[in-house]
Amino acid sequence: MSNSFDDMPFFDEEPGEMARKPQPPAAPAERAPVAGGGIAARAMAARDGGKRPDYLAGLNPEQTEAVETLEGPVLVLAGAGTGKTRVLTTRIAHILNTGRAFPSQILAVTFTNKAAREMKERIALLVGGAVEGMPWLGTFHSIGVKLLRRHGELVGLRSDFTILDTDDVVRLIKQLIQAEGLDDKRWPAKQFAGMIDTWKNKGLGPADIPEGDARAFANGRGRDLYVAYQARLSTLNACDFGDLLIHPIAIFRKNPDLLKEYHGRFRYILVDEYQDTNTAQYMWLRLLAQRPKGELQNVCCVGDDDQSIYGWRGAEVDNILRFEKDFPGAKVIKLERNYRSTEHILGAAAHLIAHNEGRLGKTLFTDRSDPDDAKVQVHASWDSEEEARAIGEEIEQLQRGKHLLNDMAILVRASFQMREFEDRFVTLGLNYRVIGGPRFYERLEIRDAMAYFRLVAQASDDLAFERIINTPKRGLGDTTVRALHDYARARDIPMLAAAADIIETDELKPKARKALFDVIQSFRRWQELLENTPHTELAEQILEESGYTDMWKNDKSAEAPGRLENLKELIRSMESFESMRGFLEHVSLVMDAETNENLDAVSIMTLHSAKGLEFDTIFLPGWEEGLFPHQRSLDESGRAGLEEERRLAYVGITRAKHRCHIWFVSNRRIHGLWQSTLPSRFLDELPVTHVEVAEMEQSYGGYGRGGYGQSRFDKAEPFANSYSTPGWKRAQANKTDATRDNWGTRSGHAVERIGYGESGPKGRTIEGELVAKSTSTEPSRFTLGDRVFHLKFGNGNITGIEGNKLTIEFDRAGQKRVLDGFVERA
DNA sequence: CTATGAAAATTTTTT
DNA sequence: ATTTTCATAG
Repeated sequence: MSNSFDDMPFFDEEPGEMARKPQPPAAPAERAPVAGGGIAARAMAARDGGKRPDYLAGLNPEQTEAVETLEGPVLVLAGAGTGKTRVLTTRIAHILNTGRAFPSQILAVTFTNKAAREMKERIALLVGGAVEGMPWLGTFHSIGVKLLRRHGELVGLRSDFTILDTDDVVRLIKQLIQAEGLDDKRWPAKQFAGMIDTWKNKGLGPADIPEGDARAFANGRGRDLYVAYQARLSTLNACDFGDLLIHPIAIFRKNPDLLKEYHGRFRYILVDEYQDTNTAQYMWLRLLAQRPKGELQNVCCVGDDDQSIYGWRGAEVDNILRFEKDFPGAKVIKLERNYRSTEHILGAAAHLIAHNEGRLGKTLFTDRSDPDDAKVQVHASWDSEEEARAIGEEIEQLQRGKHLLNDMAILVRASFQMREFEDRFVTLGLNYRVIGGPRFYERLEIRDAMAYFRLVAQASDDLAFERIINTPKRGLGDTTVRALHDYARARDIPMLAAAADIIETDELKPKARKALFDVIQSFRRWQELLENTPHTELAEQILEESGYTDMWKNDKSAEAPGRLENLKELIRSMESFESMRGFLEHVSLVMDAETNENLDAVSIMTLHSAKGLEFDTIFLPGWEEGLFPHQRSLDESGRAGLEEERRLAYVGITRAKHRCHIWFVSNRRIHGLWQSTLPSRFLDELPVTHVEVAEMEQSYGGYGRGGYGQSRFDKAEPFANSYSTPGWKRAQANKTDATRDNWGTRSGHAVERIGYGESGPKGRTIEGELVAKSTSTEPSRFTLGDRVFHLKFGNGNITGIEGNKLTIEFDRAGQKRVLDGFVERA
C-alpha cells in the first residue's frame, strides 16, 4: 500500500498569487513566485523606503521589542489589557511585511476559535487582506485536524475520519461498558469519558496511564476499557478531541523525517495564552519548536500566569514558568502598561491577585487617572432574583445615559446563573446575548440533522446511524438496532452496510425490513446527490424526505416551532461553506454560532469565556462562598483550586474598562432549595481605596473599612456577626418601612423582612449554620400541619417533613420545598 | 414499540 | 425546580 502523500506535492495549499520569495532562503517546496502587489512586494517597498512601517507606530518600547525580536525564542508576559493581541498580530504582520516568511510558513496557535478568528481579522487589517494564506493559524485542535487529514494514515486513520463530540463519545463508551457486561449505572460513561479526556490531555495512551487510574474504574478494568475505546474509534475511523492532540504527537515521534519537513516549514511559531497549554499541547509544541542544534528557534509564546484558569482541564502553568529552561537564551519581555482599565479597577484587581502565591509577579500600571472614575462597586442583594432585578435596573440606567448595551457584560461563575438574568431581561424587554451558553450545535434537532448529513457524507459513521435510524419513528426500535449492531460487528462492517445486507435475509420481521429498506434507499439516493447537488439544497431535501421536518411540524409541543426555526437557521449557516464536508468539519470543531453584531445587547457569559474580551461596564454577580470560589474547586484542588478561582476573579475584574460592579446575595437557590450564603472571601481581599459599597449610606460606612469580612470569618462564634454584611445592613436600614405584603415588588428591596436579625430568634437569622447541624439527627422543630411564614413565599401549612427539609403548601406560592431554617411559626 | 409517569440527577469552567 | 432517564403498562 502506498502512502498517497509521498508522491503528492507536499505543501499544496500555497496560493499561486503569492508574491516574491521570502528573503531568507525559501523552503524548497515553495512554488515559483508570481509578480504582483502582494505582501512581500509591499515589504520590499517598505524596506527600500527605509521608513518604519506605520503599524509599528504607537507601540510602547516593550511592545516594540516583542514585535521586532523575531529571531530566537521569546516569552512575552503580558498582563491583562497590555495589548497582547496587538503584539501578536503586529508581530505576524511584521514577519510578513519584512518578507521573512510566507503566510503559510507561520504557525500561530490560539486557544479558542474566537481568538483565531479575531486574530485573522486583525492581521487582515494590518497587511491588507491576504490572510487566506495563513492556513496554520488556529486552535491546537484545528491544526491537529489539518495534520491528521494529511498524515492520519500513519496512525491508522483514513483522511476522511470523523470527529466525535462529547455526546458521541459518551454514547460510545456506554455501549462499551455494557458490552463488557458492566453496570453502566455504577460506572457512568460520562465519568469515564472525562477520565479518558484527562489522560489524553496529559499525553497518556492506554499503556501509559498510572496503575491507580487504571484500577479506579470498572473494577480495575479501566485500562482495558481505554484500549477497547481506542480500538472502537479506529474501526469507526473516528477521533475524539484528545486524539487531535495525541495523534500528531505520535506521528511526529515515529516519523522524524516528517517532523523535519515541518521544521523546515514553520519558520515562525507563535502561541497565544501559553499559560493554558496542557501537557499534550506542550509536547506537541516542543516537537515542532525545538529544532536541531544550531538552528534558530523562532518561537514566541505569549501568556499571563495570573490568567491561568484552565487547570481543571489539564493546563499546566508550569509550562510558562519553564519556558526559559526549555528554550535557553529565551528573551523574556514583560508588558505591564495597561491600556484598558481605570486605576481603580486595576488597583482592585492587583490587590486581589496579590493574595496568590507562586506568581511570576507583574505590576500593572496606567497613567490614566481621572477623578471622575468610579471605584469598583460592591452591591448586596437579598436573593438571586433581586440581584438580577438590580443589575437590570443598573443597566437600564446606563442605557438612559446613552451607553450601549454592547459595551456591557455580565460575567457569571457557572452557567446556571445565567437563567435568572435571561428571565429578568425578557420581562424588561432588554436585549441580551448569551455567549457560550447552550450551544447552537448541541441542540437536539441540530444534532439530529447533523447526524443525517454525517451519515450521507460518511457511510461508516455508525454513531450517526444509531442516532437517526429511528428518528423520526420508523418502527426500528432497540431490537432491530441491536440486531443490526451485532450483525455489523460480527462482520466488521459499518451499520449502514449491515442494514443493506440484512434486508436481503429474513432475519428481521417484515415490518422492520420494509422500513429499513426505505431508509436505505433514501440514503443511497442522497449519497448520489452529494457530489452534484448544492449542499444546502441537498440538506433541505434530506430533512424533508426523511420526514424529519414533518416530525417537528406534527409535534405540538411549545418548542417545536423554535426547533424548526433552528433547522432553517442551520441550512442558512451552511451557505457560507463550499461543500457539505467543509461544513461538517467546521461544525465539529467550532461549536459556536456567530453572534449578530448589529444588535445592541448585553452580553451574558461565564468568566471563562470572557477571557480576552473587554467591556466598558462589567457586572460580576454571585460573589458568594461556595459559588465563587466554587466549592468543588476548593474540595478537589484545595489551595491550588482557590488560587485558580482567584485568578478567575482577577480575569473578571480586569475585563472592565470603566465600570465594574460586583454583587453578592444572601440567599441562592441551589438544587431547588433556598440556601443562605456568605459573601465571598474575595470581597475581603479588595482594597478599600479602590472599592466602595454601593447604596450604603454614610451611617453604615464603617463596614467598608477593609473589614466587612474579617469579623465574619475570624470570630469564634460565627452566628454573632453573620450579618455584618452590606445585605444585612441594608435590610436593617429598610426594616422600618417594610411590611409583609410589599416584599419583592418594589425596586429591589426584597430584603426587608429579615429585619430582626439580631433580636429575633436565632433559628431564622443564621439558616446556614442551622442547616448544617440539623441534617444530622436532630428532629425538626416543626410538625405536620404547622402554620408557618416564609420570607419569600408568605404563609403556608406544612404538609411534609424530611429531616430539615419541609414541604409546605403556601397560600400564594403553592407547594414548595424549603429548609426549615427559612420559616418561622406564623 | 410507544406512551406515561415516577425516580434520579443536575450545577464549573471548554476544544 | 427542572430536566433527563428509567420502568412499567398498554
